[in-house]
Amino acid sequence: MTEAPNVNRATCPSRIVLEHVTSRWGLLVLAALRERSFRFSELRREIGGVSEKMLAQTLQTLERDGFLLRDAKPVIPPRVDYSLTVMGREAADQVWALAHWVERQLPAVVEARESYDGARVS
Amino acid sequence: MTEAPNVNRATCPSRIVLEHVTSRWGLLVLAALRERSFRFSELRREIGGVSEKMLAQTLQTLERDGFLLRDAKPVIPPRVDYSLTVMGREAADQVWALAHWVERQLPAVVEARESYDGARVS
DNA sequence: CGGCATCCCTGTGGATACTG
DNA sequence: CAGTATCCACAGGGATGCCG
Repeated sequence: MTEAPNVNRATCPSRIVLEHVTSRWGLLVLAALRERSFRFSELRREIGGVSEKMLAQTLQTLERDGFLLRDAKPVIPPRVDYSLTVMGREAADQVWALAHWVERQLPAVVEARESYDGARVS
Repeated sequence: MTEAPNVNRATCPSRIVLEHVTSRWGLLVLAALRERSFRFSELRREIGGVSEKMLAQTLQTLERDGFLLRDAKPVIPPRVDYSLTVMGREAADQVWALAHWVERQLPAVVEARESYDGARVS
């Protein structure tokens, strides 16, 4: 058994980072960028349902944490490409594996829910 | 490359489950229960900083999804033990691996942040 | 096009009190 | 002890409008 990370503290720094990569949009950004680099509005269309504000905010957070690179080309009209860093790639693979695993368990989860809800009605 | 789970839809069911296991307290509950089963208030003390309401809510959600078992013993005073199901154990290991990886990357993240913040000041 | 600022609303989640 | 119920504060996050 490896030594326990102390994520038990609400203020623990790794907790914050963990929330960045598993957050609603953070996860989707990382997942999308696994395939290739994206422009801002490409990313927005690819993910779907994300507001400009949240996408910008998410991208900034992940860039600041060192998970992705922002390449702003000084042209008119502006063109900004986002891609994963090496660390970002690892993070993306991790959360992707988790997402994938969850999706595989979905039938079991649905069944568990029906069982749970059924028991409460009877 | 395995086929992509479609987590891109905000309404996607697996998104919901993913949020349950990676949520603030969900993660900590799963992490704690990897070691052994816990009673309600044991868990509350172990995790630290979690309100009764949120712990109860988190436990219910994870139980309903089939990640953990609730064993309520009909005694006075009440005694309720929580433990992982087989699926819960797998989920816990996954999120734990992720948390652990994040913690290892923490120095790199801090460095990236300093670099990012420094560039904005200069 | 790719943001940033502002406004505003909803829902998460904490504190407290009560019950079986 | 192990919850439920209620209230409420605050922040996450959406919509809109403006700027480089």
